[in-house]
Amino acid sequence: MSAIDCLEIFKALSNEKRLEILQWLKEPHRYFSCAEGMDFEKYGVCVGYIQQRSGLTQSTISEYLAILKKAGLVESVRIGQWTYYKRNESVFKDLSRIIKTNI
Amino acid sequence: MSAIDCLEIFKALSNEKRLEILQWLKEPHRYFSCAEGMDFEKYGVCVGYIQQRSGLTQSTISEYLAILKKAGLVESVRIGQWTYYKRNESVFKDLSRIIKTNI
DNA sequence: TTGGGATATCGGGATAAGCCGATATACCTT
DNA sequence: AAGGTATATCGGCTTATCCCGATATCCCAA
Repeated sequence: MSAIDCLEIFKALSNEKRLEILQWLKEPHRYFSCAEGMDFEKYGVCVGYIQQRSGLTQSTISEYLAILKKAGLVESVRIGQWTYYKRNESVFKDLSRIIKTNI
Repeated sequence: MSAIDCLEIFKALSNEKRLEILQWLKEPHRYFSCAEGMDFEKYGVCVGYIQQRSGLTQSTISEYLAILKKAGLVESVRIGQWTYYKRNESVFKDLSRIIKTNI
């Protein structure tokens, strides 16, 4: 059920901007300090903030977040008009272990 | 100096056949049993064996091995007319650790 | 020193990824 | 209901990757 698809994950990680996004989501308060007082831990960061910081267009970022989500690296929740994305840390742990033992 | 380039590694890992090759090189005696008595541990496996098992052309395999090598995932040694490739396990360990702590 | 075998490199056609603008959808406010 | 805001999807252009056949290089044996 939760078997991770390494090939899809590696493809998702094969893009500089997507790697950056994952860094940002790792430390939201550091990279989105503009949004003082946001509770990033709970739901993550909304698409708009990520898009602003990226310098890419809204459509591209939306697509990139979908790629990361499809690979399982992030999860999202919609609240009102906003969609919040945050990392799925367990998948990173699984990937780390699989690389050490199975790749 | 030995800082690994994650983006290049992920790109190298973003191909099904290249992932297979890495599996084969992990257990040469299992996957290249045709070559009884070979000392795979020392130098690795020669390109010809890998090519035969892959079903791809010689040029493609040569290119794929070059991609894996450029990413640091394998190393090679030329002996006579043969080039032997084997895994660079330390890079896999590094990658595993980096994914756990830095990605 | 020439011929043959192993591997690397080159050129190219097919397919996928990068990234955009335009448009659609979904939700919120008034 | 209508307009505004946030996000997703679509169509398309550009660039990179996949994978091949042809050719070059490098090494060995006769």
